[in-house]
Amino acid sequence: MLPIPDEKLDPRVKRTRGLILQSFESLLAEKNFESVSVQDVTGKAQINRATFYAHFQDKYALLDHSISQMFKQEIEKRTLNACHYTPDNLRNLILVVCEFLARLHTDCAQPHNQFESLVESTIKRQIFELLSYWLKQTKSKTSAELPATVATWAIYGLASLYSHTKKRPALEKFVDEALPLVAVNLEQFA
Amino acid sequence: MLPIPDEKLDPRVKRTRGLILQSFESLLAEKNFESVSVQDVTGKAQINRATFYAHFQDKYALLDHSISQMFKQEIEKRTLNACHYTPDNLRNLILVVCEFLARLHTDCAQPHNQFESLVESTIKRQIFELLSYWLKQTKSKTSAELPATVATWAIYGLASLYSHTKKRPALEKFVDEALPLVAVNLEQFA
DNA sequence: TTTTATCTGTTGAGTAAACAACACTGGAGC
DNA sequence: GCTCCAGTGTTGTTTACTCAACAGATAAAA
Repeated sequence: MLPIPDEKLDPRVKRTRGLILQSFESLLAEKNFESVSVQDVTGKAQINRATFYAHFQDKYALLDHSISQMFKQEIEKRTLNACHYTPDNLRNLILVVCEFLARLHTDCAQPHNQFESLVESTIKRQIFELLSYWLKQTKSKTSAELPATVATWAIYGLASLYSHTKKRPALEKFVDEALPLVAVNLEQFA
Repeated sequence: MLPIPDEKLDPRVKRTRGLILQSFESLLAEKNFESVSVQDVTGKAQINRATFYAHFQDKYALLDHSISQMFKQEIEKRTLNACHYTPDNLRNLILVVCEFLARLHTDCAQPHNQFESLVESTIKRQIFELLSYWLKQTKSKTSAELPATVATWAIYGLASLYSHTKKRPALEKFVDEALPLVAVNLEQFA
């Protein structure tokens, strides 16, 4: 498992993207997503606005990329990106999603729903890709598409529920209860 | 090369210079000046080595600029840059120089003397310019050059003594003793 | 001696970013 | 209706930075 060759990218590009991401995330801690403008981001990042558009199509693409990156980091932190399907890995995945959404709700100041729906589609895409990767490694001849879809939606739904409850139950306990509900459709891949 | 026009300046220039300064100063906290290479600085700053030479002639110019900046900040912090000569301002100046050299000796890991002599000439230049500015504002007809020179050397000498003593006396007390020795030649400007 | 190695300071060409415009949109206020 | 305002995307030109290569210096092996 190589530590990723760290794309030989122009240092200026790395710097600029880093500044954009960093500024964006810190702005999300103050304002809600809808009221963060591209100008705000480029202003805080101290880069030109035209430069922003050389890297992202618009602020929605930026949000997508930002959320993807953060989520991917969490996945890699637990090496779930180099796994196959096991109930335990699934359990960890559910845990990560719950933690991630919960943190998003405490860190970011935004009750708006455009933000939430954008986050949802981004995260679900990530979950689905990971699950597909897991399930493809088994010798099961049945397609993984439907089970992966069901599990993806179930996981996100549970994590969303968890992150929205005012008085959150203990995470470990919640995941223990949630796991079997998701695992039931994936047993054939174990 | 560095006329230091700071306000309306290309953001890339500001960023690059900031990165260089910042990297240099953090490297000085680890190594002594002689063993810090230009490569080290540009490496830590994540800029190309050729870019460094577009901003500074060599690492000695960088040291000069770095020390100057830091010292100037201390001066401005106490608004000594917008003053005329009074015994109290002189007292504060002595205090700043003592503090500055003392902090330099605790923050930077360098017993070498090339570093020290470079610092000395840089700081003395700053002190001399400030004193000249102060003394020029009085109506005294006598030239300020000789008194400013004497005071400059005296102040630096005292601060150097202070910063080198292993068991430093209380700063306030030290300055109280030092002040009259310096002020005696400047009374005509008070 | 020659070799190997690391750092320096400089050059020319290629590229990312800055800048200063531009037309356009949606909303607020009159 | 209208203007005003603030933000969006885009463009052509200029500037700053990157990159690879260079010769020279220094020093420590071989």
